[in-house]
Amino acid sequence: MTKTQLNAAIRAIYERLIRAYGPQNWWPVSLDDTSSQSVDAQIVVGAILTQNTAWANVERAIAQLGHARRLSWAALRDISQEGLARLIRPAGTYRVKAGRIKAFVDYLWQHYDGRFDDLVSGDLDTCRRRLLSIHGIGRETADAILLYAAGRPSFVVDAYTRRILRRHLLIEGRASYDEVQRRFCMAMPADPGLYNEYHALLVEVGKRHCKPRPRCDGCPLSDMPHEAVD
DNA sequence: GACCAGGCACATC
DNA sequence: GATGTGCATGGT
Repeated sequence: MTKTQLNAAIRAIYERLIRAYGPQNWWPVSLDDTSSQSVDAQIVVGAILTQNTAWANVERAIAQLGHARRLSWAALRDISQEGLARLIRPAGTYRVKAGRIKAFVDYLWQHYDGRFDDLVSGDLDTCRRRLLSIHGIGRETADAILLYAAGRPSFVVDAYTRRILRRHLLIEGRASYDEVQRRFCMAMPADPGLYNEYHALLVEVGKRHCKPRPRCDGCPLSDMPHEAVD
């Protein structure tokens, strides 16, 4: 397949998914009090909590944090790691994730005096490297923070994205995260709203049809080329 | 009971 | 650079 064909296929997948499912409007933020708690803090915390975790469990943990009035950079700085771990317990691996949230918040206060906007301003690649230097922030979490919390065009590549592209023969089995991300950036304009929708749509079609054991019945991509499934 | 979920760090080869 | 393992809850 030529690069032109590859780009066309990636655009075609987006067109089909948006037609089939419509806008997904991620990130789902629900703050009852935006004066003392912040949307960006909630998204960053959610991005860490969702690591290898079903979203429904993340929502429970976020609800507990909101109830405890901890969804602000200052409140997250002031809570103990143990107290934080108790609140996020429903999200699983809670001791590990409490440490990662703390690492992020400590970094934010240490280098940017708690100003999230300053952390995610300037050259995109520089921002990404900054985030990756924080313990517990890997590629996917860094891109999710940049895209969903900062509104910057950093495409998020998750397990579904790779599985779908691999199943439709658009990437090699060993393609790295950055390679997959580059494929999308070549095919699509650098528009945060577009990246936001595309990633959310891939998760949606993945959940419905592209599990490790695929269920292709009714999948909007089922007549596109793909590898044989049981 | 087994498998999966919107990963990452670390050890090892 | 690739591969394996621990982290841990809750839904299917």
